[in-house]
Amino acid sequence: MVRKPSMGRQKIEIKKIENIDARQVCFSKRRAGLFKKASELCILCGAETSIVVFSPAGKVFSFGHPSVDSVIERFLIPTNSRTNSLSRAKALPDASHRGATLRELSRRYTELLNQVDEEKKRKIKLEQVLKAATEHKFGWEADIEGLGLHELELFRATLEEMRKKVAERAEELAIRASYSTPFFGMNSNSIVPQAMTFNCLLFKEERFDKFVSYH
Amino acid sequence: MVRKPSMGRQKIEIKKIENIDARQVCFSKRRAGLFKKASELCILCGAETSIVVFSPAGKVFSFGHPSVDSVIERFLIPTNSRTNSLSRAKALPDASHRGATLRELSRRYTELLNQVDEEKKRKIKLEQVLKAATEHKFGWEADIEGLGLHELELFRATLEEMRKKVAERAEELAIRASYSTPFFGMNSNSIVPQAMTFNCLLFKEERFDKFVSYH
DNA sequence: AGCTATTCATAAAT
DNA sequence: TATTTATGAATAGCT
Repeated sequence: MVRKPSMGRQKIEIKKIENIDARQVCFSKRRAGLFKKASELCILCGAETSIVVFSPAGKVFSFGHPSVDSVIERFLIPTNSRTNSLSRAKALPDASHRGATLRELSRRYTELLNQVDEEKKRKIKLEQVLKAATEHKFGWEADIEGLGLHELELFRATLEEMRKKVAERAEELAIRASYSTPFFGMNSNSIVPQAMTFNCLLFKEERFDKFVSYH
Repeated sequence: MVRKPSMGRQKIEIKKIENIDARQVCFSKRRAGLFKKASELCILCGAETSIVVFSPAGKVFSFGHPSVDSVIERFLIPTNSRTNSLSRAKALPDASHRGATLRELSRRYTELLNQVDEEKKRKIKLEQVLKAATEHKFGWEADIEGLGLHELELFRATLEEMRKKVAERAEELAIRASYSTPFFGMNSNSIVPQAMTFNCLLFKEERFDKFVSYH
């Protein structure tokens, strides 16, 4: 039988193929071609590539080197995003963050949110305790921003007084310590009880942080 | 002058190109070719495609139709109505952030971690002061009898900081009173993944540039 | 899924 | 990095 010669590849306009079957065939062929090109790019150039394709029917196909997830993750979570970590960086969850999958990330985010919620409750409780412990108008929770000059002067005087008390107490203790007398149940190396630990955003909106700066 | 005719395209083995320059050139060309193929696939077949490529130098290039994020999201967070890859992730567990895009989720997560980083520094000092304050319930007429040397030292440092803040606040008030200048404190550090701009002029088809992501 | 004529992509040179 | 050229590779239309 004499074979009818093929028309060969014809030039086509790049616009949506309306014929369903033709479109499906084209999709399969070109998707394969695309993935092959991607693979060659990775091998030839040492690139990392991730491709996700949804067919018109909604089926998903993916290519990834070294893996789809790792590349997407690197894309969404750049490793240089955390800037002001000092020497503590090592102990912080940065490393685990970097290696996490996005699904993990989502889980951890929720976890972190819950944690923050708990700490905020704790903070509120603490504030109440401190407030109760405060006899004067200018307590621990005093909002300096709202004070006028006159009140500030009073506040300052009070602080100065407290500072002296503290200094006296410290000196007293220092003397006692020189006699090797253990004082009370407290010592400077004691671990803070679990119930009193603070974490995360506890002090984010905490007014205390107006009073302390570390730099 | 007699031109030396080009050798034309030569067959190459698909293995890593060791020459740095040649590899870079190849990467640029093939990346462009890959994106063009992807755009044609999208237009011809009505597909949705996302490509993320990291060059060997670590620069990131992306292509997406309708957008990189939308496709990645659809890939990672299949909804119940869509039955995709079986092993894909379940929907985000928490309704409070289910609507957020992954990029936004990632950004917020990183932000939370950064805040944790900052707050932990404070925590170390504050938790001890607060512990003392709470357990011994001192207000401004503080009962510091029960404090140890270490706690006293922290307390004193805190008081000192407070005193400074008060002084600063007083000074600020004084200045403001004379100039009536409102004070604004602004601190924004947005964290966004860096991405390379893709040169869409490489392509003749004007439609193509619609699908290239710019960051 | 195969086949082939043809268009397209690109390695090498400039 | 951009352009040119000759050739290898991808694929449209058919079966």
